[in-house]
Amino acid sequence: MLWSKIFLPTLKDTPQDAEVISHQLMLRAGMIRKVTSGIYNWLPLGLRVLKKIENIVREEMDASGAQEVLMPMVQPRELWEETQRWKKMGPELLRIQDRHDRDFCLGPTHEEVITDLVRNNVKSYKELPLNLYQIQTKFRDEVRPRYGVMRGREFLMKDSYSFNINQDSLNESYLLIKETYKKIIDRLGLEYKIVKADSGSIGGDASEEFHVLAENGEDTIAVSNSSEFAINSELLLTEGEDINSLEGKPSPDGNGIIEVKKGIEIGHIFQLGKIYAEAMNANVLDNEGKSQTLYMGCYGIGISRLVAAAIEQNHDEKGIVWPEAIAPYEVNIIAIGFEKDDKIKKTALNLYDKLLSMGYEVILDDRNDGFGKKMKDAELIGIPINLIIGKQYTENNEIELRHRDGKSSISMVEDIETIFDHYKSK
RNA sequence: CGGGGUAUGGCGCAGUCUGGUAGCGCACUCGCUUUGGGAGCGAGUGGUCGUAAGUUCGAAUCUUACUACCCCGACCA
Repeated sequence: MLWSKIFLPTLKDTPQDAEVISHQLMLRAGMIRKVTSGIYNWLPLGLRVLKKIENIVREEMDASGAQEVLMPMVQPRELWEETQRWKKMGPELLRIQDRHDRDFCLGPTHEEVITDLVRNNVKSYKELPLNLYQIQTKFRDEVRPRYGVMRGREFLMKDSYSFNINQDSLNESYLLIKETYKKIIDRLGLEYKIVKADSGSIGGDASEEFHVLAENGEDTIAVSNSSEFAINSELLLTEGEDINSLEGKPSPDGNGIIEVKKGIEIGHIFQLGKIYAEAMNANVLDNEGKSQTLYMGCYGIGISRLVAAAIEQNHDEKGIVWPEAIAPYEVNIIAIGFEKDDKIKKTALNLYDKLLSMGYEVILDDRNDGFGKKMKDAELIGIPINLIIGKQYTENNEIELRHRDGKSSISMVEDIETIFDHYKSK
């Protein structure tokens, strides 16, 4: 992609209505623009990141044996009456009417729809366990949307639902998803903790949250500094303890010391048990021909929230520092004097084509601007590798290879291909 | 929903107290010169000052109502 062609409106000044760093940087880096409170446009650069995360999630979900479906955003009132949630849910459930005055809602989650689908189409224990997922836009009319896409009203989420014949099978599905989530967040390159959680209004039995650690996190969690132990403050509150009083104490699991940290909840897994299946009469026949109520689990990952969380965890004073796996582009070629210097133009285009053909995602800064502006923008949008073709090239055939995280080296132009061959192979 | 704040060109702001018909920086357009840390000169484009009503000869400025947005709290991927 040529920088002169891409729709990438970067901002020098921080918009006044953005408070947290990820929101500021997403606006400044031209990733998103607000449409109205809690609802955003995704611009090309932001969308690339969103899609990368989405694809990693999809790949790992598929690898776990889950199958992708797509359910409607608009859902009929009748299904929500079956579980009593039409009444129980507050105004965060956005209700609308069609031309016949029939009631609908915009789906904040899909237990009702998926349970309806499964009860109508799955009749035997032989078809279980079944794990279905979708990646879809959700709408929750949040009391107070804030922090950009971190807590939007409209957001992209991967939600999945497992259907099991009994509790043991549910346990297995739950653990499988938990392992899948670990793989996903590891691949994204983010630091996280798994936290025992209150299962909240959705109800059910076991429940754990996945938190990306970040200073601006909305949740306070207590974690061990040398084991997997972690607990959410909400859970402690029900036991009447102040989470900050745990700081420095030995971890209850006997490993390490408790540290109190801030986290962003980007995933949540629940064992729902039989509550939804019972309410909606979702049964299958077991191996003795007897009707059994299904056991269910539900598992969410906030995809759009992950974009913001990744930035909260990976930025510096200059801008975003993308983890390689989710960077919108892998390489940024900065050509100084692109229009004026034929040697630079030729080499930049040549390198651009070469890297593209090697399979790299490349953006070429061919704009008619000076070094300062191009570097500032490059640092802002946080592409992992910047190749600088400028004076040093004109004079000595040298190209600077500058990593966004600080490292920098000088190479001769003819060595670039070898260097990138090496990257690709590792 | 309770408390606080903001609203003037795409972004950041001044002007409001003390009414006189809108200004600065950045961005954008054209030309020339520039190109290793957000370039220079010259010439331009763009705003009925959130909306409505009122006071006044005259309102961005005063009055009233409304709306939107942001922040803090109670809910959540």
